[in-house]
Amino acid sequence: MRASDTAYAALRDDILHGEFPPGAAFAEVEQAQRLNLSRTPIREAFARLAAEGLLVALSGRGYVVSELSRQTIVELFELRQVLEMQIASLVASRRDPAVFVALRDEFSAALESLQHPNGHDAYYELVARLDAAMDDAVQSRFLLAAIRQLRPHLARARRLAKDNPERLLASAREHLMIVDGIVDGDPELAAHATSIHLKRSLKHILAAVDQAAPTAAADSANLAR
Amino acid sequence: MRASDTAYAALRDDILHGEFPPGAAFAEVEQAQRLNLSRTPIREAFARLAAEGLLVALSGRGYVVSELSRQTIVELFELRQVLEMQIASLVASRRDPAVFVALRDEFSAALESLQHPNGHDAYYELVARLDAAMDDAVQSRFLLAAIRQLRPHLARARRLAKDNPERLLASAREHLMIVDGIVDGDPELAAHATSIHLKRSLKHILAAVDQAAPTAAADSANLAR
DNA sequence: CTGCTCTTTTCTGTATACAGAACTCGGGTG
DNA sequence: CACCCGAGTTCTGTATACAGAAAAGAGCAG
Repeated sequence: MRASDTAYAALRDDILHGEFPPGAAFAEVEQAQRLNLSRTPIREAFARLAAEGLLVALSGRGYVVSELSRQTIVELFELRQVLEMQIASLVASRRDPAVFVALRDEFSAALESLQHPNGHDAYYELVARLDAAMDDAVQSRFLLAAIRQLRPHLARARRLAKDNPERLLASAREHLMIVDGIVDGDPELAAHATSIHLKRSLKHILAAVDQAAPTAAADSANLAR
Repeated sequence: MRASDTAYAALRDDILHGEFPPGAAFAEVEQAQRLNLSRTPIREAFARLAAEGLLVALSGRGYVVSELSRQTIVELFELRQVLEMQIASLVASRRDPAVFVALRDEFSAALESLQHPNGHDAYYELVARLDAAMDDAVQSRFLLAAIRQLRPHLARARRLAKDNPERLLASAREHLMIVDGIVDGDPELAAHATSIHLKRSLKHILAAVDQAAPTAAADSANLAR
């Protein structure tokens, strides 16, 4: 593995795990010393993270971790919505049925196992495998690249909303609808089920964000009227 | 301007203008000498171009200009379709009417001026201004970033199909429908008009590609049955 | 004549030195 | 007391040196 990859992975994980909160500043020499590398691979890692949008460049004065405001999350989902609908739609027409029949069974089983609170990690892992199976089946490189670029930001957004059992159960039911559409080879069903899932997911995240920041909650309530 | 920006812009333009055809190899030292720079900014430019997908890295052995096959163009539009529909939809609900009323008038006028073959460049410039106005109005950073990343590839695809007057006239009418939807504040109309425009645009490009490569043309004809 | 292996060459990946730009902080001035 | 100017410091941006890996080519063996 190249040193620049190491640096990229380390910095990315640190940002995603919240070690460096939004607004935290990064300097090249500082990180080079921390990770025991020279500035060259650090520079490359910074450039990649900035291209992804996790860092923003302070023209000539280093980088800071990008903000993840309520508005940013809304914009994130304005893109995610159409990407995942298109992916679901294409996967429904291009999938290998066997793969998704198996996944459907697993999601069915998850409806039960989510009763136990320690089944949560297994559920996250199941969702990750569904994503991977869809990535495999979609056969559309640009679409794949676009959703891949979004995922780190989604991971950060997810961290803001601590999932509760009810939400996870609802999420499992929504995923089941998506997989059903894929198994049936029904692009519209898959896309619409995805739309529903993401609208609810966004609502859940925004509710958590608004609870943390009362002012924004009031704004949101006004907008909803 | 930084040297790495210079290198990036120069290499990008050379690729987009077809100076380096798909498959052409790039070495760091070679380009550093050609552009009179050291390897460091060249490296940075290569990394950016590879992230965009214009170059592909040959793990440890330089870069080559990426291919732009028929299949790649189809995949390009599988993403472009949903991005531009979403953008049109959001713009229709967020636009400043005055800006787009003015653009509508210009597209109306273009229907006339496109009769003269030397009005072509002016038309391309008008389309570019519509894009810019929509970029301005969409107010959705991730969506904007996604379409921006696609544009170099679209420029390459467009080069494959030499536009004829009939296609440009049809394109102007299609754009007029999109702008109408935006002016009317009708997201659905704007999105559907965009969908129509892009489907026809893809068809036009693929026809040109297939004419250049007869085998692919036969394949396409078979698929169409 | 073909295929394998070893040598040579050339390239990337990394470290580091150097220069110039931007910020900071202190002193002076209005 | 506030503001401005300038020296100093610290950072990025660029050039370059060096090491290691991969490919190309020559030579030898089958």
